[in-house]
Amino acid sequence: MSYTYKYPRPAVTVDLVIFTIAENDLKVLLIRRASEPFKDHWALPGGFVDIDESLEKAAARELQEEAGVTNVYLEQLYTFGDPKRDPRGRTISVAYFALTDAESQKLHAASDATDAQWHSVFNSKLKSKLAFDHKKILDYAVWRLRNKIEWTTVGYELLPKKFTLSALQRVYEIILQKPVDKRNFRKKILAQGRIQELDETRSDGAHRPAKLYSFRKK
Amino acid sequence: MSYTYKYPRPAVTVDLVIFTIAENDLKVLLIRRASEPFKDHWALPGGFVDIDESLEKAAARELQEEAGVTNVYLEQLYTFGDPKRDPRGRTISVAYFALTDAESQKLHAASDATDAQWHSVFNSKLKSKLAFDHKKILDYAVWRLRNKIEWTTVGYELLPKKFTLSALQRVYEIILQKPVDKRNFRKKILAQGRIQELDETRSDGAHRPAKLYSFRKK
DNA sequence: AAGCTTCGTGTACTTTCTACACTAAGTGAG
DNA sequence: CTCACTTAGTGTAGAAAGTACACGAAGCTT
Repeated sequence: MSYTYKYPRPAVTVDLVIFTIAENDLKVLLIRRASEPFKDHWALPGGFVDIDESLEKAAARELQEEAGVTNVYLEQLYTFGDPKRDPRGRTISVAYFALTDAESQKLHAASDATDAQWHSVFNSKLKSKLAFDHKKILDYAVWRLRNKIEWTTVGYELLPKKFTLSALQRVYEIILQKPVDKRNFRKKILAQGRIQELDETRSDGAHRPAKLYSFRKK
Repeated sequence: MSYTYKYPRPAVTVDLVIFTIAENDLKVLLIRRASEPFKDHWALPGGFVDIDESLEKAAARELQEEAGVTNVYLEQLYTFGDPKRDPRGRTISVAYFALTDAESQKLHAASDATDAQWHSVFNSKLKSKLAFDHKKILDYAVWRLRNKIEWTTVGYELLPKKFTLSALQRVYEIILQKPVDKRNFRKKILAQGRIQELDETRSDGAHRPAKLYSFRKK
């Protein structure tokens, strides 16, 4: 079976930038390419958009298939369409941006072992070797995340349902790559009224345990 | 000549939301469709992306061809890819967002007369009759413009090179659809240090003439 | 019980935002 | 030529938001 058109058509793909916080670092999920071009290079997960599937659905499907990640925050990032971006032929990629908490995905990323792995986004050596224009896509995604965390509630998407204020602060510090004042941070977050104090605490070593909070969706 | 692929491919188009300020109103350029589907309905200008042309270039070309508009502020808005958005078949549209000042484009829009015209974006009756999903695209573009004008300098793109502070204020009031305090507005704009006071004034009726300013690109 | 580590809290100062009203400069009418 | 009309241009006081900063509390370990 094949499909014929009067004019040439570009291929349309989705690429995914999936972030998580782990080991005090901002990580992105990358896949090692098994074939040319860019064989053995790291690349963002992604793939072709099916002909009767929405872009959002294609992104969610790839997320599931290539990374085993489901039910995460997902938003469209930008569409990359440079005619030379794929040496095999004209390919337009609609990039998506996903956030997840490390805990709920940890097992899967580990099981896929060699071909799907979390990498620090601050490893510039690795970034410069990414396949296609994936460095550009990743850089743009990091920029977007840094902006959005300042004026939206996306930060919570990187944490499990129950979290401590210290953990939330760490998320901000890692993403913004600068220290945040503890008292001012707590004041600001609590003033937003979007989190709920729980009747639980978590102790995590030889020190005072922290209160747990949960995010309150509007 | 025809082109054959192993898997079906969507068509890829660009659609343009071109804004200007005229008659104390925010206007968008629309084109009356000459053929089915949506014959005689208004639609955003747009067209197919050539196979060896970047998305940005395709947008600039359509802007030129369909609206006679050149050399304007242009940025990618969002990609709309619902499988049902075009009854003729799967079409993915990369929407762009353009800003221009009314004066420099006025002649052209007038000469094209019947098939390309500026319309108020606040005419909800008209909007609800737009072709395809163009209402959704337009609404998103207005939302983006309202946001961006608050924290960027895009407002200047809607004015000619030399302008008065009152004209700039009117741009903000029209876009935000609410009155702006004159003194606070001037204070804020001047504090940004992005405009240059000129040695000229413009008188425009039976009243005190206003100083002209120009925007200072970084 | 003493020491270690993270948790949790308040206040003073600075900067930014908001509300608000009158004089200045030109045109046109009488 | 002066008076009326219209838009241009300007400052200040109070409110709100943001920033800098230090120490006792609570649990664990030895």
